[in-house]
This record gives sequence, C-alpha cells and structure tokens, in this order.
Amino acid sequence: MNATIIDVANAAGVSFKTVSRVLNGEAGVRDKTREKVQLAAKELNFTLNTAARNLRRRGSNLIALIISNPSRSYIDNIQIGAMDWCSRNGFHLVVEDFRAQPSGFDDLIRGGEMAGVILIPPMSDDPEIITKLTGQNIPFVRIAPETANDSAPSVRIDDQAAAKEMTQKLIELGHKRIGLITGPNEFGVSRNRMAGYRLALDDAAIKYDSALVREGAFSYETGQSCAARLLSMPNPPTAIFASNDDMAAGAIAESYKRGIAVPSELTIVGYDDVAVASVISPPLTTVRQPLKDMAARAAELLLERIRNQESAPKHDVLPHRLILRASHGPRA
Amino acid sequence: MNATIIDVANAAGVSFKTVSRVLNGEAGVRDKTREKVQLAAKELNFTLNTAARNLRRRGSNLIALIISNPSRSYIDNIQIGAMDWCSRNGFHLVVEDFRAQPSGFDDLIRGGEMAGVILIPPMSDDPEIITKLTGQNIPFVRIAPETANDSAPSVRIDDQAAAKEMTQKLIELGHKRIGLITGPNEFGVSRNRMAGYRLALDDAAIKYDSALVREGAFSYETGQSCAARLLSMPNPPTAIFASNDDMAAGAIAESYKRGIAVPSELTIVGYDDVAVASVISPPLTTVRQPLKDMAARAAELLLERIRNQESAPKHDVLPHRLILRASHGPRA
DNA sequence: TTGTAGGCGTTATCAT
DNA sequence: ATGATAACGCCTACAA
Repeated sequence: MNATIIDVANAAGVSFKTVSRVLNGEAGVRDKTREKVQLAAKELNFTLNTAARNLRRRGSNLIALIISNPSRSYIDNIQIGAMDWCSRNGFHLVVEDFRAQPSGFDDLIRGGEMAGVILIPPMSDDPEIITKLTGQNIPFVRIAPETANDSAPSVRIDDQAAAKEMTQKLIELGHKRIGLITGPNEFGVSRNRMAGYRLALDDAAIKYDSALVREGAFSYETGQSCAARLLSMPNPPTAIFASNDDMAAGAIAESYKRGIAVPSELTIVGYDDVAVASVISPPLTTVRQPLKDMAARAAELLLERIRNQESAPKHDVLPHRLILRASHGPRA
Repeated sequence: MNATIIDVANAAGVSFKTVSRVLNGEAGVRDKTREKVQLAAKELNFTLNTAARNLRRRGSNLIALIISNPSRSYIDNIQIGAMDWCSRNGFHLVVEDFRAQPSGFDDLIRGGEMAGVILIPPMSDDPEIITKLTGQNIPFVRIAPETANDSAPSVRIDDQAAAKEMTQKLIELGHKRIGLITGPNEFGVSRNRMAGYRLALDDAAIKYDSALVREGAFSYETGQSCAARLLSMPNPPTAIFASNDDMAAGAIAESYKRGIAVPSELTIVGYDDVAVASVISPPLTTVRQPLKDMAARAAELLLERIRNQESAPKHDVLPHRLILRASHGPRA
C-alpha cells in the first residue's frame, strides 16, 4: 500500500494539512517543519495521489491530441510541438486516434479526465466532434480550421495566401498548365489551398481547368496515382503543386517511373516542409508551415481557456514561407 | 457544474447505488429500473467522474509510452500499434518524451496516474528508469531490451539472428568487405545486431575489421556521414548494412552524391522496414520488424501485469523476416 | 505557523 | 432487487 499524506504527517509529527502545504510549496511553513516533512515523505517513498488531487481540485494535467490525419509526418511535428509544450508546463499528452474506435474518443473526453483537447485537420472542422466537446464543457483548440470562429481558439497559417504565393511563383517561372493535387475535400485546408491556387490563376488571367485538379488523400500513394492521372493527359501539366510533401514525393516517384526528369522536364512542389522534403531527390520546393510552433501555440491558447473558460478565444495566424529548393524550374 | 450520480439518482427516484450498478453494467437491477436510470443519466448529460472512480478503484485507464528514440518512423509504428491496442481495450495512450524535461517522466509515473508503462530502446535498458518504475511499484513492459529478465515482461525480435541472416545474405552475394553502420552503443539492439554481424563473419571465416564499423545515431544524417567515412576509405566496402532504414536512406543519398550507383556498384541494406524503405529509390532490402504487433503484444503483456502484479513476466520473441527489394546485388 | 471539520464523486461492504 | 454507510486521498474553508 502506498503511503498517504496522513502517514507522512504521523511520521513527521505534524498534521496532514502541514504536509499538504509543504508538498504544494505553499508559504507559511517553518523551514524546520518543512524539512521534517520532506524527509518523512522521502523515507516513505511518498507521492501525491493524482486521482485524489484531481477529484478535489476538479482538474487534470492531461491534454489530448486527437489525430486521424493520414500524413504521419504532419502529425509527428504537431505531436512533438505539443509534447514539448506539455513537458515545459506540467502537462502530459494523450494521443488518441479518432478513427480507431468510435467509443474511444467519447470515453476520453468524458468524466473530466482531460483538461483540454487539441484538434488537427480534419477534426478541427468536424461539427460532431465540436458538439461533443462543447456538450462535455471541455476546452479545446483548433489547429488549421477552415475558418476561425467563437467555438474555440485556433492557430493556423494563411493557407490561401500561401497556396496563392506558390502558384504565383510557378506562374512566374512560365508555367501555365499547373496541376494541383489537393487533399481530401473534407479538410478545410484543402479548400483554402485550392482557393489560393485559383486566385493566382485568376490574377494571371489563366483559365481554371478542373481536369488539372486531382484529389488525393495526403499520402505518398495518392500522390503517385494523382500524378499518374495528370501525366497521362494528352496535354499534361508542366508543373504539379501537391498539397503536402508526401504527395509531392509520390508525384516525383511517378515522374521518374515515366522517365520524366524533375525539375528539367517537370516541376513538382509540395507543402508543409516536413522531413521528407529535404531528404528526397531532388529536394522539394515547398511551403514551410511552422507545425511545431503551431502546436505549442495551440497548447498555450488552450491553457488560457482552461484557466478561464470565459476568456474570448484568440485566433493566431503564424507566418509561412516559400522554401525554394531544387524541385522547381522554368517551364520546359 | 456537472451532474453526479446523486443527481441522477434523484431524477430517477432511486438510490445512487442503483445508479452506480446501472452505469457499471452490474447484474441485479430490474430492466424497468435500469431504463429509468439510463434515461435520467442521458437527460442530465451525465458522465462518471474519472478521478473519483480512479481514486476509489485504485486504477487508471492510462498507459504511458516513453519515447526519446531519434527515429520517428520507428516510434510511429510502435505508437500506432500501442494506440490501436489501447482503443480496443478501453485504455488511452500518454506519450512522453523522456529527454524533454527530466521532471516530466518523474511526474508522470507518480501518484498512480498511469496503469502501466511501455518502454522502447534505449529506455528499455536504462537502469535508472527501471529503478524508478520499480520504486513506484508501477507495472511496465520492455520492447526490444538487450536481454530479457525478471524485472518486467518483454517483446522483441531476435536481433542477433536477424542481423546474422542479413549479413549471411550479403556474404552469399559475394561481399567480403561489409560496412556496418550501427546504432548508438547505449541501445541494446545495436549491440545485439553487431553480435549477429560478427557471428556471420566468423562463420564465413571473414576477418572482422573495426574500420568497417561506424556508429550512427539512427538518423538519416548520421547514415549519410557514416557512409561518407566508409566510402572514403582507400579500400571501401562493397556492401553497407545500416542498423535502421533511416540510416540506410542516408547512405544511399551519400552514394548518389558520390556518383556510386546502388545496387550495381554498392549494396546497401537496412533494418526495420518502415515506410521510407519502400518509398526511396532503390527500394530497400531490409529486415522486417513487426513493430505494430510488437507494441500491441507489449500492451497485452503489460495488461497481464496490471491485472496481476505477481504473475511471472512473459518474454515474447516475434518473427522477423528478410525483405529482399532492390538495394542489394552481387559484389561488383 | 499550524490544525480540524468537511466534502469532492465514486465504489465496497453489508444490510434489507 | 435495492439501499445505507463508510472509505478512497486529497484540498478548501475556517479555526486556533
């Protein structure tokens, strides 16, 4: 049986309240007493019971990150950013796959076990999830939602602007037929990036051609298959803009398979700037998203809401940046 | 304020004990009563308070996965396997980076918040961690420890045999100078794989040459730098065996940079069979480790220990397999 | 500076 | 089949 504060109190010859004070670093305890208590606690190998503390405090030191996104490298960065923040702020991170078991998520957000929840796409835009969270009265934050709203704070980059800039860059290079491999339409970011692509086209008076747009699933394989469709066209694009780096990597592989050289014969650019971008050949020109920072900032905004549920939700837009590496070139 | 079972009891006109019975699916409640209670619970949007339950039951539905391993793809697979198991078994997974904050881990395993802990290399072999876990009397399981022992159950593949087989394969192909890029020496698996490599060499009467062995850090970059050292030798190896796929990928990149074709001029093989292995060019010949299964099995063995701390720890060895893809060839 | 009474919401024990 | 009472370990509020 583990020791309780009462055991420590008896061992130290003080009341349990004094022990509690010492353990929580409260003021108003004589140094001598404090030492006695600390010694007794150590000798009994005592640790505060978290369940009892949480029950009494109506609190928790757990933050949940809900995933399901098919792109592991995206999740990895988000998770690392969130974990780092948690360990610097006395929290711990629970990672839950939303798709795994429908009941898993419900169970997780039940009973006040989680202090708060971090949502990434596509969950950030899922009305059912948001309704459940709101129903349980549990604070949450949305990463890269389609649009910011009052339901919760949010952190994102300006996907529309970023996609527009990249498309403009491609247009500057002389490309007029620019293939777009989007993410699934259920992702708000997909729609935003698509909008940016169209804006750039409009600005350059290039007619939008839906045949040049393919919907992938943010995976290497769908990058391959979408590129295959695009490159099989009678009049194929001279550049392909993939909505994430994994799909761009797949597109590059497909090009090689067809004997099409990148970037001399075909330009391929990505989005995210995750590890694969600098590791494949040629290194990817891409849009850098500060995913770790976004996650850390999201946790920060979440904490504000945990501390004060009435505080107005903040909405942060972090800076993006075009990373020009070697996978792009002028129109062949 | 959230509703409690007492509120539900009042609403349903029964005692709170009856509510508790219904919520826990216990027998001995009339159907009619059960329905009344369930209705009342739903109307009050009631959920059981986890902290109170955990306090009373002296339990928890949380399992911790302790990471720090530099290879994300390895962790990804382990994490996915563990998460899936958790969601199928009513648990949730807390992921904690051991390096982030020294206090983070200590805090996590304190106070009975975690039902159990899963350790991966190099934590599986870390005596300080094991001592702490034992001191807190918290069940844990070790994935890929250097050697199985009574401290905890474990799951692994036979790394020594696997490395030996791969090395033998290389020898069969005519290679006599086989470079080895190991993982850090603090990883038990590194030592085991190294042992398998030497065994194969001995069997084939090939003299061990320490100049052919480089210690990497399981990262793409160290794969590159170790390969660079190896390929700069006056008498470079004709084959390189990297202790994980990330390093093998780095080695391939380095070879290309030097104008050395793989596999026609140089054979490079990896270990793990994670995503990168089938995505790079050429696809990697590697050792397949069933990482997801290992994690799921580890969770299973952990659960046995959680249920019965006195049960003898089991030690599972899961099957590995050589995956022959395109990165290997006969000696040039 | 230290201590006492009470309750957080649930489950266990024992009764009815 | 249902209920009353106690207890889990801690913290809050209020004394002393």
